[in-house]
Amino acid sequence: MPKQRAPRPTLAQVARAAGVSVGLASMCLTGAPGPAERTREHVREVARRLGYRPNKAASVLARHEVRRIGVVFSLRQAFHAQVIEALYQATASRGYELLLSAVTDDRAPQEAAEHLIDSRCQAIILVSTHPDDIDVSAAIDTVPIVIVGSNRSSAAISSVSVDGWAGVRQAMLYLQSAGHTRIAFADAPEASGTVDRRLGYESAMQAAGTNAHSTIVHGGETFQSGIQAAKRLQLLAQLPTAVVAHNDECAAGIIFGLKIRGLQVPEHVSVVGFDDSGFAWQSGLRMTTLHQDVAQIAALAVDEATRRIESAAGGVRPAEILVSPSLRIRDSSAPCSAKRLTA
Amino acid sequence: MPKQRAPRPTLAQVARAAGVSVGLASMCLTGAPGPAERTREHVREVARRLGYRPNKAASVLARHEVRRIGVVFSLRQAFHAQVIEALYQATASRGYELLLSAVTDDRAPQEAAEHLIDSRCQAIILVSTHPDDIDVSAAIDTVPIVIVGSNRSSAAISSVSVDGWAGVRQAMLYLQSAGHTRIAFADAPEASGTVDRRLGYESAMQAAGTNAHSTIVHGGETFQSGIQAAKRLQLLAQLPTAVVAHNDECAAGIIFGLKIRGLQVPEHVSVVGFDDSGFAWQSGLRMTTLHQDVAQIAALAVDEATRRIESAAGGVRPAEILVSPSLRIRDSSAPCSAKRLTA
DNA sequence: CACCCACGTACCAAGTGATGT
DNA sequence: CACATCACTTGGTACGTGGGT
Repeated sequence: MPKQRAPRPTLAQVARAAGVSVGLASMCLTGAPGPAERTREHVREVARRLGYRPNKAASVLARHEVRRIGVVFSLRQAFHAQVIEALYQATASRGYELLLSAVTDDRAPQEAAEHLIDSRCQAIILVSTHPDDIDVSAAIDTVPIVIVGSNRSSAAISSVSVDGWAGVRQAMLYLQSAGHTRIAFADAPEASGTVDRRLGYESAMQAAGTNAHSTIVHGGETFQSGIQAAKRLQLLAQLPTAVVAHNDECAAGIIFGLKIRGLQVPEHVSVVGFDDSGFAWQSGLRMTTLHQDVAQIAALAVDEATRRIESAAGGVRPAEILVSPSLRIRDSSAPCSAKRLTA
Repeated sequence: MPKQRAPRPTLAQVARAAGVSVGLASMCLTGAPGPAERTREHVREVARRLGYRPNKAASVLARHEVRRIGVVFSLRQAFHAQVIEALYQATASRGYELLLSAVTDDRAPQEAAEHLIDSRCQAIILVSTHPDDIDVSAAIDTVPIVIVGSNRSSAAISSVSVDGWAGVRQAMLYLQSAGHTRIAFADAPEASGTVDRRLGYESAMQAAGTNAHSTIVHGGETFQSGIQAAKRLQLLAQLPTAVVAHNDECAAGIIFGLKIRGLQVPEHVSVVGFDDSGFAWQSGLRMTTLHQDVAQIAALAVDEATRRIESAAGGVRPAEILVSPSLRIRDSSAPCSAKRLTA
């Protein structure tokens, strides 16, 4: 037998039940200074008894400072999910509230951002790997925007992104000092971050001297595309002794693709991923990869957002923040041994 | 040089600029009947020119009917993401707005649900695979609750879930008519939905007669655990000729686990997944699996939510809705051939 | 006469229906 | 009758004022 759904009690009702004025009740519940401790406790007790919950819409409307940040993200990417989790943490610890708005096939970034603006978010964080997600032009002169995962900041947009160049250089340095010379790179031209990573690869190959030649294959950013990349690697004139991949999904695909074709990792080929997303451990392989500190990235993004919010006049220029990933050496890489195949 | 951030124009400002009253301006913009077409167009034009966007907080507060549904979900599960995408679609087409609230390590379902209630959502959809997520007792007598993905409805909670029993029966019927007799099931005791699926398996095995014996191994719900399940399958006295897995992640793990151990799918073993989530195609293998129509599930969940919202008095009893999955036969299964291994 | 505490009330930005003209 | 206006509503917040020791 379904109960009659009780209409939510309002602050006025709580106040009446407690025998105080609405204004005083508000102060008691929000923790504002003023009320006597006895009164405060009494009002709180009454509110609890009545099951009172403040109406957010009314509160946002009345309050001057809303302390609310919105985030636009895609539901398809595991890395985004990690960032969102970290953003919840980062905003909460700074006394901000986080509002989510997802991008889907029939819900453009534009629309997602508008929802957040209409909800009076004071800043928008855009979690993105694809550069064209930045088509939120309408929002630009309304609230500060911080992009996470892409370094295309502009005169109006801040960015927090990983230093792909330095990351890949780090991986290359490690592989080279482990004796590898035939190192390939699996890129993902469809993702914006890949350019810096490839440049890091190429610069490291150049630094290694003339007998090292760059080999770039299409890797893509999914497990599936990684599997296909493994095929391409095997079809090369010479099988590389090591591969650096655009991200973990791709690296995992390469590893499984090679295994299926009878090649062992790391015995025959070393594979290094990028992100240290779930895939680096979820897939059962302890993968060598470049670790991104998601908590740190989220914290920097929120800090940048609040910085620009608090300089209300708009006198602060957007920042471009780079975070260096750190190499986590695990089981998908090893020194270059004599056991190498030559075709 | 960052521009001065312009304060958002209010309806009052639009009205003044258009030379009409606030009330009339409101009617023009919301599409309420009354205003002359000429006036309406004029006000709309002025609003556009000023970049007016309605304040959601004020709108929600003033409006009697909010038409807003909230969803609590976990960021860790790919299937949840698919459901959310479908929910956006389903709510939008019914003139409702969807609010997201994620569960994380330090954000309990309870807290996530409270955020939605405080935002005056009229119903809450809980996307969940784990039964203990249903600890939102405080919310129960405030708004209708619909659980997606678990069949534990109650006197106060509706549910929409897939019919695991019927689904697995369907897969079994297909495998058995393809000549398979040694069929194993990989379960996931940690997930709530697994029980029905296993019962479907056992009933199908019983129906097949005495010479068929049930073989249940721990499969888990992740790719990693699936890989380990492959090992367990190989250690059995007799390798099964077919395996039905709790979900796609697990099935994919089993397939790759078998491949790594030199066994081919479907030549040596047929594998059937469950969900038809991204993994069924993303991993590069066209997997035979039980397809869940996410759009349909989302639509049913929203319909149930609106049904209970609209019976404002609470006189409607919660429903328990079952959706049958449909078998998608693809490349990970085949008729039982003579080529089988016997140990 | 301070001082503390509580009160009343004017907002916030929109929506709604009765009341004009 | 068609169209526009006004006064009031929504739930809370913030601040100026006043009543009591």
